[in-house]
Amino acid sequence: MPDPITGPRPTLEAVAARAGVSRATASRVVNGGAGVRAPLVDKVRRAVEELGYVPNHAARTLVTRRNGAVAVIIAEPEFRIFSDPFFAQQVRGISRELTANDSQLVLLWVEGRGDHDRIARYLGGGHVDGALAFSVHNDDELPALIEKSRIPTVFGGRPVEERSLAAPYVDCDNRGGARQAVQHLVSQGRRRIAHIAGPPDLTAAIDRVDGYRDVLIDADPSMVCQGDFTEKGGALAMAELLERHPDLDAVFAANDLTALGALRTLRERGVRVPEDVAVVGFDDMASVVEQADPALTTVHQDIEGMGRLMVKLLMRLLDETGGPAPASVITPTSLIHRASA
Amino acid sequence: MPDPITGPRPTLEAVAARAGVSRATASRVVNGGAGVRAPLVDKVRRAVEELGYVPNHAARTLVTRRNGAVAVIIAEPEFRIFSDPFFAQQVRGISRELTANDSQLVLLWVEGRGDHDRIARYLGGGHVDGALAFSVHNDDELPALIEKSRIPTVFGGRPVEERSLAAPYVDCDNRGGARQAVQHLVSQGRRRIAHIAGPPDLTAAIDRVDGYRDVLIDADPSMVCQGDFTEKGGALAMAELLERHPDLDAVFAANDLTALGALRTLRERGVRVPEDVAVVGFDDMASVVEQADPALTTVHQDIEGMGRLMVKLLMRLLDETGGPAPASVITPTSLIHRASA
DNA sequence: GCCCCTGCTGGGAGCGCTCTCACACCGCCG
DNA sequence: CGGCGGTGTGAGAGCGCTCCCAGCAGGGGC
Repeated sequence: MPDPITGPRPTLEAVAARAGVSRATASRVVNGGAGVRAPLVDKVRRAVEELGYVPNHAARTLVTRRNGAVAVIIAEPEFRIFSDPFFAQQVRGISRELTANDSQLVLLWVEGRGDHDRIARYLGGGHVDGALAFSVHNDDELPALIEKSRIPTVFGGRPVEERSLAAPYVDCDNRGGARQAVQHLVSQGRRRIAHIAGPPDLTAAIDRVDGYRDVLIDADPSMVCQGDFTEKGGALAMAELLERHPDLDAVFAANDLTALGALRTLRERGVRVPEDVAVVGFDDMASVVEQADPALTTVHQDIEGMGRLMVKLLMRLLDETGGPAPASVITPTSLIHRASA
Repeated sequence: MPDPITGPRPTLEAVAARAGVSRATASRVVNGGAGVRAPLVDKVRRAVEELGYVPNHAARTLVTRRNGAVAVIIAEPEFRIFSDPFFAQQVRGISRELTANDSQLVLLWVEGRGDHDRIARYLGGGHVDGALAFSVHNDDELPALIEKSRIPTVFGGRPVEERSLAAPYVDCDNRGGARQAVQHLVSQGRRRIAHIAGPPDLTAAIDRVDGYRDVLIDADPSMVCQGDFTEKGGALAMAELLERHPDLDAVFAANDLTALGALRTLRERGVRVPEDVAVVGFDDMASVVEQADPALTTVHQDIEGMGRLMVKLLMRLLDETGGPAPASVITPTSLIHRASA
């Protein structure tokens, strides 16, 4: 009774032989068992169990042309990746949803322009069924590169120019969220509301400034100060704003880290929050918010959910069974009321 | 003149036909061209260029049994991933080194115990040539699971129990680094040196406590306070220590974030750094250190280099051409002198 | 001038799987 | 009782590649 538990991995052939059926039938069972009679299904299942059979992925890919793998493309210039939990959280959502779809996550870390060739080759090489890319920088050629490779792609974050035929994207309602934040401040009677913006080459930052302006149509331009989505940047911008407008009574920070920096500066200057100046952030990033003192009022977005959504869109894109191409999705935001405003 | 630039991807067969050679020769050229005469090499290269040929990875894997892919296993319980740039930086090193070795990075995010089955199946399924795992938690069954799957693996961070036959690991000299830090404080004349430790189930944290004790053999146990590698934990622990020992004159924090929290508490209490209390951190994490005020003296470790090293060890492990199995590596640390101590 | 050896090249098998077809079998209706 | 449709099953052809091995030059030694 040969029972090769160890040694070379068993093939479908071996399973079929042990179950006393043909390779075709064994294959059918392994792939769901539709159209095979129960007793045979059982026999094959048992053989699979006993031999510890695991399908050879390469062989399957060779004939089906499906990889069961999706590339996640992260562009290096984003130094944020290191300091911003945003990506980690989104990747986590992506990972979860991919697992639910029996797909693997291949991480493609782009090391700047010089690396584009490699990426293009990889994407063109049919290693993955699709790609998820984060394209938020204005000057990035990456989207064009990806589009040219003709691989189904979903973007995270609104690309700068929305081409009509471009791949769909998932983003939160940055502009609407910003409006919520500022309106909240207004409703609290704040009248001199400043804004610490994010990097001007990120659409998220641009949209948030736009939302701010939507509410405060004729705000003094000097009430907006440039930050860079970091705590330090927020602290510096806050100092600058206090210099320009010692009488300001509220600040809308472009993200939570920036808000954290602003809070620090305010604390150092002995400005009370929220009594003297109210502060609102954006992102509702748990690991950041919990450090804030006082507790930070901020705009919440479902980051992990956005990651999952990206995968869902991609899966629909990959689904051959017709249906309209999925459209981009803007996810809603909500204001989380805490102590700072 | 048929020139299918678009349409189905060209095969080796097509390249061979266009170059007027056999498939075997074309294959040889594609794989380096050893043993093929120059004129033929040129012809094939040109055909590859013209047709835009890219080898089919699945077909290649099917016969060579090499995937050109490595799994990076990250265990979910580590909440740190979200707040600690450590992993991102290490993964970056891994990514770079893998690229240099023409391998892909498949991210395996383990979602707790219930997920172990999936991981085992994946690792056993021959999708990847090897694995890189981060095993730093005491209670993690993951190492056992991975070991059982018999896939070549290198660990990041010293596992709790060093089995003689276990996979190699890469870690920095946590204990030695801690010694350096404490010795530095001693050499500056500090006499009442406290320690804010990390989570007790992380070997890195344990080793750092041990290093502290190596230097201060008969330190009062109450001079060591539990932290959790976060800024908040550091701030709380610092407050606790000041309560217990108002006369302490130095603190060695188990990592930079902890040190940041300690600095915050000290500043709030009006304690001058380094005049009254000297502070030393661990990690030299750029994004953390730059926020520190005063600039943080800390123990430097080459995180990205460690990631690269993990890949190098794995590659040697995968290298069939004999040679001794690579041993674990402990990378050196160095004290970076700044203002806080 | 012959033979052997070295160095390239091509033919062909086969990696493990899926999927199309042809065929066998059963039950049912006429 | 014969024919017909439906359902299951198996044989076999590839998917695109690598690699073994046979074969065929060409050059040098005797």
